[in-house]
Amino acid sequence: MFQMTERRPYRQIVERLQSAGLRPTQQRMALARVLFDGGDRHVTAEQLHSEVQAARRPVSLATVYNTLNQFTRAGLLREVVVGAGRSYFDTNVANHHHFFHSGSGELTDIDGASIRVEGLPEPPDGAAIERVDIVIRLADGADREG
Amino acid sequence: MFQMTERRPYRQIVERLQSAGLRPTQQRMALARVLFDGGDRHVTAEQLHSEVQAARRPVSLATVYNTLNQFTRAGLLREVVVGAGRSYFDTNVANHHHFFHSGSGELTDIDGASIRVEGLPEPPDGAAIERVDIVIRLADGADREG
DNA sequence: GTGATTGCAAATCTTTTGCACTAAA
DNA sequence: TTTAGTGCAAAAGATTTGCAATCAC
Repeated sequence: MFQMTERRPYRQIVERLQSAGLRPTQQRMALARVLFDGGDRHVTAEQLHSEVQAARRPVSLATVYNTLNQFTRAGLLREVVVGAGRSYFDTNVANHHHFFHSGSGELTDIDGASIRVEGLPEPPDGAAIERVDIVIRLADGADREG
Repeated sequence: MFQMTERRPYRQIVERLQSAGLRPTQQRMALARVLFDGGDRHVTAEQLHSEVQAARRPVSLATVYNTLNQFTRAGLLREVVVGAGRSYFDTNVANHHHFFHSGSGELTDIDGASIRVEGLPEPPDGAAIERVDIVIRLADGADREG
């Protein structure tokens, strides 16, 4: 009985991977469950690696990286770049933007519908706009000058 | 005589460095001249290193990195992050945004005044907005689907 | 069984750092 | 002279890759 509450998301995740053309291997499942079982998240490869470690479903760091890239290519994740040297992967693939808390290095989602951008220039040549990324950098700390 | 046309920007750059509290050393001058003599530019450390090399005013790569960071701290440059693993430094420190050409890895400026962002949410807590970065990612190539 | 996937360790790439040497004020 | 700045080589950190072993179908 109590297993049912676990089985359902498990199945959904299996299907989610299969729909993306990815075999639901143990490692991919372990990662996907940590990533997708809860709400929207922003994780780094190292973070995710620690989490599956803690969850006793260890996956090598190399596989974590490879899997994050595969998931991203498959549209299951979105890569968010806020600083050179470290990538965040966002489980929210809907249209949205981000607050970046410089102090803590944390990311917070901003609903895409709440922001309107006007005056977007035409893309040069025959290039097409793939995505508009807005990052609002916050200087957190005691300092709150206008 | 023909030297005059070179002397003027040279002096301006010396002053620019001094105003920033940086000694106008040979290396910093070599880098500053390449960076600031022309119009707005976006360079990586490696690129800049190659350029001073080509200009026969070699500067070690370590110094290029250190100098780019110093210039950025001094407000002479702005760091633009469009992809993990590589930083671009922008000589345009005015309010503006960027096109990012995924294919070529190139950046193009978008005047900040031309874009209006509405519906910006309040920053959480007592945090202050430090900057709003907008990157328009372009999928360039033969593909130009709407 | 057969091709996809994984883990490990090594390799890569970008950026930073320690330290002896050199140059600017 | 005295301190800041530079170059080199090594270190550090993130990510990728080659390849033999393992797993999913």
